[in-house]
Amino acid sequence: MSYPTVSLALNGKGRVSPETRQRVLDMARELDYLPNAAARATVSGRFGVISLLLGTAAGRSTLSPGLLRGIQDELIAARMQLQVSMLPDDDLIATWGVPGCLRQAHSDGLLINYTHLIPSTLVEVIRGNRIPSVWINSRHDTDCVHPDDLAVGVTLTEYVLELGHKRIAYVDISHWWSEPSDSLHYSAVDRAAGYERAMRQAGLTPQFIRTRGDSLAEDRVRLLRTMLEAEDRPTAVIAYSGSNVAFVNIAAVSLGLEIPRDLSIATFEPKAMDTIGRIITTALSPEQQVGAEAMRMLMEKVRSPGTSLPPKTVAFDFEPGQTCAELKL
Amino acid sequence: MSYPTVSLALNGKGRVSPETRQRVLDMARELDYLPNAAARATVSGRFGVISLLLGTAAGRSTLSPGLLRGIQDELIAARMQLQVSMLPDDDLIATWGVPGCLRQAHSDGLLINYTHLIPSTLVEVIRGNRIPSVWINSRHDTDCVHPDDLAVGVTLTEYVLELGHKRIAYVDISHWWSEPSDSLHYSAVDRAAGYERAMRQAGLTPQFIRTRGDSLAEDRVRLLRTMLEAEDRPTAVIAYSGSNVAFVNIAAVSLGLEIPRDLSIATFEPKAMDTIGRIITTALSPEQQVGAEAMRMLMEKVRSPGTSLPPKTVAFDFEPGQTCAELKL
DNA sequence: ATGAAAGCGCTAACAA
DNA sequence: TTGTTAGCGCTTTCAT
Repeated sequence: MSYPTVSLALNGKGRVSPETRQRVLDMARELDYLPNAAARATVSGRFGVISLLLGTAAGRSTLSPGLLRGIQDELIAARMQLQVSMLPDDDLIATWGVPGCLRQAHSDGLLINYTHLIPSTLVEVIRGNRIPSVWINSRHDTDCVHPDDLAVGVTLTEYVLELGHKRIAYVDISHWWSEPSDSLHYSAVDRAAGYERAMRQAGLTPQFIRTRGDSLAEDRVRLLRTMLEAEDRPTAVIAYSGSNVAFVNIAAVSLGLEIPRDLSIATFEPKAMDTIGRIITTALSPEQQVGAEAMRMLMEKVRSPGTSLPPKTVAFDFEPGQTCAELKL
Repeated sequence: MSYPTVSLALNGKGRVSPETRQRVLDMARELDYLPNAAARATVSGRFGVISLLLGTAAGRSTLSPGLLRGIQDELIAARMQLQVSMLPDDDLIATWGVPGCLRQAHSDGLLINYTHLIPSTLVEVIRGNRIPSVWINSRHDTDCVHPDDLAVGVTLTEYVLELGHKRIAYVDISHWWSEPSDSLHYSAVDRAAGYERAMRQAGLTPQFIRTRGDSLAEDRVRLLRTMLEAEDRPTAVIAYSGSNVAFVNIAAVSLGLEIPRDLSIATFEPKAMDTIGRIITTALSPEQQVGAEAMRMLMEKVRSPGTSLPPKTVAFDFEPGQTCAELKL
C-alpha cells in the first residue's frame, strides 16, 4: 500500500476502492495516526490558520467570548484554526523589534483587534507584510468591521425620548475627556455623538456627565449625586457602559431615587446584566456577529489576494430590560 | 549564494561571514522575505505551537485576559505561538465526531481549559492522542494547575474572623445546589468548604445562603433580604463572586444597611472591583500565574514526553479593599 | 484502482 | 566559509 493511496483514503478523495479505504482507516485508528499539518501546509502553500492579534494594553483589546465565538464558527465552516498573538505594547515593540508572530509566515490571514492607540510600527509592519488582514473594532478606510456605535447612540436615545423623557443625560465616567478625542476609542466618541444628534433633532439640549482625568470612585459618585440633586435633574440617563450604570445606580439609591420609577437608565453592553437588581435596558453590542463578519471579510480577501474591501458596520441589537419607564407627567 | 547559507544567516547560527550575512539580511528585507513556519516544522519535527482548548458552554471556560497574559508571557520566552480552539459541546462532539483541531497534529502541547462537566469523549480522545497536555482550572490526578480555592476559602474567612465577626454567612447564588456537587465547578465546592472549615475551627456555625434551582433576580434579592432582616443577621458576608456581592449590596442598601459600617463583604475575583461604590475586599484569583505555571508544566512535559507531573495549586493574592470593617461591639 | 516519482520550503550533515 | 546532497511528511501528477 503506497503513500498516495493512504493520503487519498484519509482525505476521502474518490479514486480509492471501498475496501482499501476501510483498511487504511482501520490502520490509522489502530496506530493513532494523525496527519501532520505542517507537512500538509508546506505542500499546499496554505496554512489553514488565521491569526488574531491582540494588544496587552488593558482596555478594549481583550478577547471577548462573543467575538471568539463568532470567529470560531466561521473558522469551523472553513476548516481552519485560530492562532492568537498578544502583542507587547508599543514600547516593547520598539525595543524588541517586530514580534515573532509577524516574522514568520504561518497563517493565511490576520484579524487585528487592536482597537485604539495602534502602535505605528505595527501598522507599518502589517502593511509591509502582504498578508490579508482585517481590522476589528476600530475604524479604517478599508478592511475593517465594527459595531455601528453612532447609529445605536441615536436609536437608544430615541427609544428613551419616545418614553416621554426630555431631560436625558449622557454619562461616561470611563474615559478621560481632557485628552484629545483621537486617543479615545471610537465607541466613546460615536455613542456620545449619536446621543447628541438625537437630542438636537428633538430640539433638546444634551447634558454630558464626563470625568476629566483620573478620578476615584467617590469622586465619580459625587459627580453623579450632584447631577441628580439638581432642581431640573435628568429623568433618564444613557450610560456609556454597564460599569457607568453601577455608579449611577449607587448615586440614585443614595438619594432615595428608585429605578425606573424616578430615573430611567439605558446603556450599551454585549449582554444585558442585572447587576443593579433588575435587567438593565441595553443596546446589545453585536460581538459575535462582528467576529463572524470579520472572518467572512478575511476569507474573501484570502481567496482573492490584493483586494481591499469597504468598511462594514454591524447594527446593535436591543434588550428592553426593566430600567426604562415612561415619564409620568 | 546557496540555500543553507541563507538559512544560517537568517537564523544567526555562526559559520557565516559578516558580509555574507549582511547581504542576506538586506536581500531578505528588500524582498519582504518571511521564513515559512510550516516548512520549518516539517523538518524540525516541532511545531512551535501550543494549543489551548476551550469549551463553548457558557460558564467558566472563557479565556480571561489574565490567563491569556500568563500563557503568552511564557510562550514568548519559549518563542512559541498559541493556537486557540473552542470546542463544540458534548452533543456536537457526539454528532460531528472529534473536532478538527484534534485530528491533525499541529501543536507540541495542549492546555485544556475545559473546567467542569468535561465531555467524556474529549477525555478519551486526549488520552489516545499522545500529545503532552495540562489541565487548567480543574482538578485531576496529574498534570493540572488551578488556584487553591480551598485554602483561600479558609484564609478569607479567617481574615473576617479576625475583624471580630462571629455571624458570617456564605452566599452563593450563582450555582444550583440541588444538583449533585460533582456537576459544580470545584471552586464553588472548595471555597464553601474552606469557609466551613474556618468557621468550625473557630467554634462557629456556618450559615449558607444558596439558590436551589434557577431563580429570578427578584427571588435572589428576596432571599438575601430575608437573611439580613433576621434578628441575628450576619454582620459579614463571604460571597462566591462579584456578581453575588452586587446582589448582597442591593439587599443591604434597600434595608438601609451601610457597607462596611453595618455589613462587611468579602469575595473572590480576578480583580478588586468597585461596582458597589467602594473597592470590594477581594481574594484575587491568580489567573495570570495559573497560566504561566500551566505553560511551564507543559513545556516540562514537552521536553520529556511521557512524564506525568503532580497537580499544582496556586495561592490567591489579597486586596483588603474597603468593604470589610472591624465589628463594633 | 494503485504505485512510482517529483517537489513543497526548509535544515542538518557533510564535502569542498 | 561556503555549496552539495539528502530528507522531513505529505500531496499531486503521471504512468501502470
